[in-house]
Amino acid sequence: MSNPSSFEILIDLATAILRVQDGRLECRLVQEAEAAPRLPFGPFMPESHRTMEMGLRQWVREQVGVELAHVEQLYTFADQGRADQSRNIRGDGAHTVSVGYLALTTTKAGKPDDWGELYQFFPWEDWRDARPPMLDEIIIPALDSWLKKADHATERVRLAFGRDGAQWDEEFVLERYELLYEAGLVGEAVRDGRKSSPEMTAYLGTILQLDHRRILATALGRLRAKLKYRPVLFDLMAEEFTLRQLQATTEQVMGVELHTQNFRRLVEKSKFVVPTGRTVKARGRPAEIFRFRHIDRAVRPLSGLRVSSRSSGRKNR
Amino acid sequence: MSNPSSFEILIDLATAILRVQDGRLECRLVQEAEAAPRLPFGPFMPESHRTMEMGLRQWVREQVGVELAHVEQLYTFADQGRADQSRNIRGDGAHTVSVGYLALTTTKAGKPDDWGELYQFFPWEDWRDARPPMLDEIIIPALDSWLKKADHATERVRLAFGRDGAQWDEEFVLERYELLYEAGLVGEAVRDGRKSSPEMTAYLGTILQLDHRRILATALGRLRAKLKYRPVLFDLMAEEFTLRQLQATTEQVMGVELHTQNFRRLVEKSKFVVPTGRTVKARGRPAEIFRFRHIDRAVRPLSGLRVSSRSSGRKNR
DNA sequence: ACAAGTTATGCTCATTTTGAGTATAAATAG
DNA sequence: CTATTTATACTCAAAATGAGCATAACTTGT
Repeated sequence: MSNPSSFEILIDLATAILRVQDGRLECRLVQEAEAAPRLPFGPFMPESHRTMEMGLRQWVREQVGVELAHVEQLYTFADQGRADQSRNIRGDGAHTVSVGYLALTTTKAGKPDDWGELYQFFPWEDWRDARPPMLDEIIIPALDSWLKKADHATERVRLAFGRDGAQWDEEFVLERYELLYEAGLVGEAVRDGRKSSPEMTAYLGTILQLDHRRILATALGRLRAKLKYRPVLFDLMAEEFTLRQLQATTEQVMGVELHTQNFRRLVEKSKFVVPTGRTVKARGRPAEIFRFRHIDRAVRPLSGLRVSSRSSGRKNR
Repeated sequence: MSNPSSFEILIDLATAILRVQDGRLECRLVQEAEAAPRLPFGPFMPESHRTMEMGLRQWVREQVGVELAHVEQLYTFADQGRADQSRNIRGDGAHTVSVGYLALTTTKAGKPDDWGELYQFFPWEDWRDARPPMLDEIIIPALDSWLKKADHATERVRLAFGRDGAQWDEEFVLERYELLYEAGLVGEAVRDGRKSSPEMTAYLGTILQLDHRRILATALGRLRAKLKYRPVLFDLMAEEFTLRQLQATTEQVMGVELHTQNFRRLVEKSKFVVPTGRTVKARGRPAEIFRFRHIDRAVRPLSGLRVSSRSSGRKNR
């Protein structure tokens, strides 16, 4: 069945490296003159990379030099006609497939420009303060007028954007980005030669090179999902932390505010953290310092944090 | 950063097609003379396949002609030195990367040999009757003697096989298969030129070509995980079914027996099914016939079935 | 026709988990 | 020394879960 006709394939390995710094979820970027920012990436070279993960680690080391904690493969994208034809084709006309990875780190190093706030790429995903007004003011109307021309996506829009009784699911980051791309509401769509939405004056969110924003969307969605069933949070935390810091990190990732007392109860019950006995002092009552329980993962091996949002009035104000 | 040195890459698309027939979880196989069974697969040809999914659909159509319901990309494997060197290298020495897919179907067609019982490949994953005796009689001892020589994997074994207080997690199908491969307990390890475990006389489970059993393990693990939060079950069911059939399908996939009354309560509450009013008659009291609720997905858009196992004494007898 | 066996379905009940507060403790800032 | 801030403790009702017992509605064997 292997039919080796003559085509060439190049595999790009791109990594979304995330951290939380000063209560902000950030992504490691590479800034190049005259171009949009991009993720660290490079080709998979089977001659020198025994696995793709080793390849990506090489590119990360060479391009941004960040120490990676958790690393996880996300998805392999191969649609033709997507993603910045000016950059992803070798001189010889190879087809490019890109494999996206998610990496977490706790590093604090890096110049200010090296790390970009994550929600600049997906402003509609940040519901911490309230449901983002841009949803009702810009996105929904624009999608509606798009659906008028092409209604094949009505159900997908309903599910992804939580319309007509459907719930907003914070994990559907990629689905939402894909729809915005298809509807011509993000900069990449125009760059890739799609017709843009006629009423758009400014496109939504910060553009990235190639399909890197798609990979970033996949990363955020996966991370949000994973948080609920694996203790991956701790790969974003320093060795020692207060419960409020842990909560702030969770809120950053989930894009939602949580009920403090219940979050605390959940974490303490999970047995993932142990108090150090010391406290940290700041504004109000000093908070106790905790650390991740390295020993004795046995008790509750890998269950995650079931995160429940705080449904205060502010949410939909 | 794209450094087009001279290497060639071939991408294989392989699909694990699953169905439940007569209360058995089955996988679509291709039998070839003189060779181990394999999954339907073929190369990704970017000239003619606009996306990888279209490529895989072509190979599935040509090789096995099965109608696919749900299709989902699983993982992209690229380790050198794995998977059957006799088959995955083109004459010109290209490196092969394989992208695995999971597909679900409700078809009943096919000759007996076309579909193989899934658990023949992973007999240690089927806990429906009881904890499989082979675990304590063969696998654990063999892993122990392997760990004696190479203890770097002790923690992985503990987590994957639920030892020393860790819980058996039915989603860790891939992790378990990988460890058995590394320990030389499955046929593929020997085929790929690894040293086999000295005490093994018969290798565990049925061997497949290439890395197809690894893909199948990924498929089962993903399906088990997905069942808990997305209503993917219905892509394995006929249009109409009784609740017992639905439960049997769940049990097949999860490899565990469930508490019938609680399963029923769960399903009814989920609003995914509607009674037809008709009944089916068999041995005892006739069962009501249900169907999947196509309309009104709104109510509870995509939550899944939280499956809870029946912890009767039989489990560990 | 009737008893025994089988399968489906209904219902109860104790426990645990969740969601949403109220109350109190221990600091700092002015 | 009072107001403000943050952390932590505790309560309470509602919902979800795990485990059984009970009953209904059939078929099968005699």
